Amino acid sequence: MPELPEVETIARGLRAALPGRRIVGVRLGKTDFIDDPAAIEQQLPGARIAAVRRLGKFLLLDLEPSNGSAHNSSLLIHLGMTGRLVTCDPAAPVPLHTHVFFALDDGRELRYTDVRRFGRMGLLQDTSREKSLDSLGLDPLEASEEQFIALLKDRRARVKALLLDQHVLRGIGNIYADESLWRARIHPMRLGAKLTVDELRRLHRSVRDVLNEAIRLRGSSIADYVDSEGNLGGFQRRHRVYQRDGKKCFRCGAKIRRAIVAGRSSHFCPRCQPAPRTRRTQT
DNA sequence: CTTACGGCCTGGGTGC
DNA sequence: TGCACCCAGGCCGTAA
Repeated sequence: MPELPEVETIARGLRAALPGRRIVGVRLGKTDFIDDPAAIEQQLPGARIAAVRRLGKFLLLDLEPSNGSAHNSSLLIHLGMTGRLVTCDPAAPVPLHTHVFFALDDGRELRYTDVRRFGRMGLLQDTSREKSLDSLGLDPLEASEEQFIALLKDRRARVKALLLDQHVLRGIGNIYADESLWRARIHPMRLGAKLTVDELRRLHRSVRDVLNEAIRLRGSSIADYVDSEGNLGGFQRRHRVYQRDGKKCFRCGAKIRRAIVAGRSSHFCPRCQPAPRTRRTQT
């Protein structure tokens, strides 16, 4: 599932391939995941890609229209669970479930493939006033320790839910929430407000370490994720709890457990990450 | 306002 | 071989 490290890896790959390129053709398959398919078909041909940005799990392709200055726009892309954004030779075989083709002026092609179509794509006329974007929380790699602690310390929600909440911190999903909590030795069911300052500091450190290492290894490939050139990531080999239920904890040897927390399957070590006492929910 | 929860979208993988 | 069911992330509506 593309989370911050995977989307960052894709963004870096696209930054090497797209800025300066002009889109010369658009072809769409199924469009039920696209906000306004007609706008994309009409406005993108001729547009020049000026920059590639990442905001949490969103990708933004900043566009300049073909005819002079006018208004700039951005193509907003969210990969959902199974979205892939790959540049390739137009003659390359087309994978099943490929629904968007952008022909580029260097003879290459940018394709969007998405088995589940949980992803989203849309054209923003004014990025700065996009409500879905300005309600996003801080980037976890940019937040200072003080900012990070302030975000969590007065919240009564479970820390797992807070880490997953894109309005608190942007970009963390299920894999990196579980991996970060394991590293910080914090149970996912703990409440934000009940965490000690020391635990909050550890969590801040762990989130940053996990995300940075995952970016270094080009993301986690579990099922669908590939980078912008179609290559697998490597961080799945470093997972300590995610999808390791029943296996031994790398730190203490206890059996990793899986439980639903905040509506998401959560993986943790019941010994290294002690459950909160006050809740009757057992672990 | 904050939090919890269920449902919805889709289709590959799994287990019977 | 078939087929029902689970599950994933984000979002939304509802209720407390």
